[in-house]
Amino acid sequence: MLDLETISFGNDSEISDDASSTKTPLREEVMQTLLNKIISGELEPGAKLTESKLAEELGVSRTPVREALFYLERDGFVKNDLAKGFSVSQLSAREVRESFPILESLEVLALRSLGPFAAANVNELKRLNQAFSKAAGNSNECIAIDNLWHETLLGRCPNQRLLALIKNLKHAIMRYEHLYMIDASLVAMSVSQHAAVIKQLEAGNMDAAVAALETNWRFSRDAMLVRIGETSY
Amino acid sequence: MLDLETISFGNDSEISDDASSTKTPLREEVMQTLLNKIISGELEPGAKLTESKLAEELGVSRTPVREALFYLERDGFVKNDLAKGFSVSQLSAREVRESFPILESLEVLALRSLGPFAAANVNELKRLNQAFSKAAGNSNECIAIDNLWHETLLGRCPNQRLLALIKNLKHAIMRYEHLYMIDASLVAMSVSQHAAVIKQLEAGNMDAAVAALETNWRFSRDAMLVRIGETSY
DNA sequence: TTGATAAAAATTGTATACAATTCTTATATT
DNA sequence: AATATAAGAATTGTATACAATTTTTATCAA
Repeated sequence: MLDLETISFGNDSEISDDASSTKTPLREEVMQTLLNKIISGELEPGAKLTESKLAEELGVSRTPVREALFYLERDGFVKNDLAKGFSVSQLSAREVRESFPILESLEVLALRSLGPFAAANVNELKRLNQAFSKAAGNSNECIAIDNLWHETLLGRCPNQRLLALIKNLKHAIMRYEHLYMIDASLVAMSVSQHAAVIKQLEAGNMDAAVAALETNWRFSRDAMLVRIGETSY
Repeated sequence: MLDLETISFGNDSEISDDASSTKTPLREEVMQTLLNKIISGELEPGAKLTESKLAEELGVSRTPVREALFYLERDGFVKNDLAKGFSVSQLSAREVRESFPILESLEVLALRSLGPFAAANVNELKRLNQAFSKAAGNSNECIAIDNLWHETLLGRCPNQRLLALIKNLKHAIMRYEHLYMIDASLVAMSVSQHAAVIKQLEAGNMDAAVAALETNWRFSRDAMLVRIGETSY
């Protein structure tokens, strides 16, 4: 049972205040709604985000919209030019070139913190990797499963702050993953790279597992850069 | 009116901002003011931050105060319990134990990105390290110089996003540095560890320079943990 | 047409008002 | 005295109002 977590591509715009969401502030719901629209591409890079328009569209006032936008700014989804307002930040080769090595370093740190005899749930990783392979063709599902695979790999890392940071940075690059996961042959590459990590973990060879994980990150980065180049930015 | 006691522990350098940016929004000034008060300890860990009180104190309305607090929340200086408001987050051994390895990893990544024949400004690093040594006893000055040393070491790293991330995370641990820099013998240790990094950079030995930098981070982390233990949290 | 410029409209920055929730305190009950 | 609880105060969450700034549009001169 795959839980797609924060990734829901439902496109009903109105914020509904059903009983279950009574405890979350509006700013949280607005933030999540906007995040989904940005990640899914409904709000395209460069799009102007006018506070009053969004407020009316979502049926709330400007206040929670502003607070949500400030929050999204922190993770790089939107930018805020003084007195000119918010807009969806552009996809850029530079962001990929800069973000991927950071995430690679942090995931390596998290992986090593699991200790040499990896406590990672190898069976779950294998199961997810199979599902990943089968999902080729459906980029949304691929993205979700790939994220889940990495979360499962590192989930037992005791450094909560590190995991939170990784999650945040991942958010920021999620928009780019479509460019990668749309290509079934690239998905296949990722699947085999994941398998290599699993194999080394099973063998208790942490250094080799780290190297395999690094390979995975570097390959996806390069492939993504090609894609971005193709789509001309 | 706003009293802008700009202690200036490193100022935020925003992209694409012409020099004459005298028009800063109130939220920025409020943010900086609160940040200084938190870092300097005037606002103690655990202190309740009542929006209306702060607003009156600073001579502005609640709006820019709230926006500043949301900003500070993102860097871990304050926390926001739903409907209970903001408070200065507690110093914790856990934060040190979790943050330091992250910063170590990221600085190592940045250092390596300089290339094997380090383009770092060795003379400037030496000069700063001497000043660092002389500043022993003045913890504020030590913190400023230490930060400057690390910034100088990594300043030529081409990964702007990495440098920005490091800067943010450093902000969050700056409050802890007082516990370290107050002890002149610990400052002396840092000075010699810095010297080791410089020496290896001069020799063009990147691996050894990285190892020396890691030593610096691990030593300060351990020393800081002892201090936190002593002051009982 | 092009460019400059000023009025008008739209949008953001900030302040304030009101509603919902939490905290405090006083009172009552055992 | 201790506990429970309800009224009231204080505080946060959200909405709206107004001021400052930017963007658009209209007009005119070259």
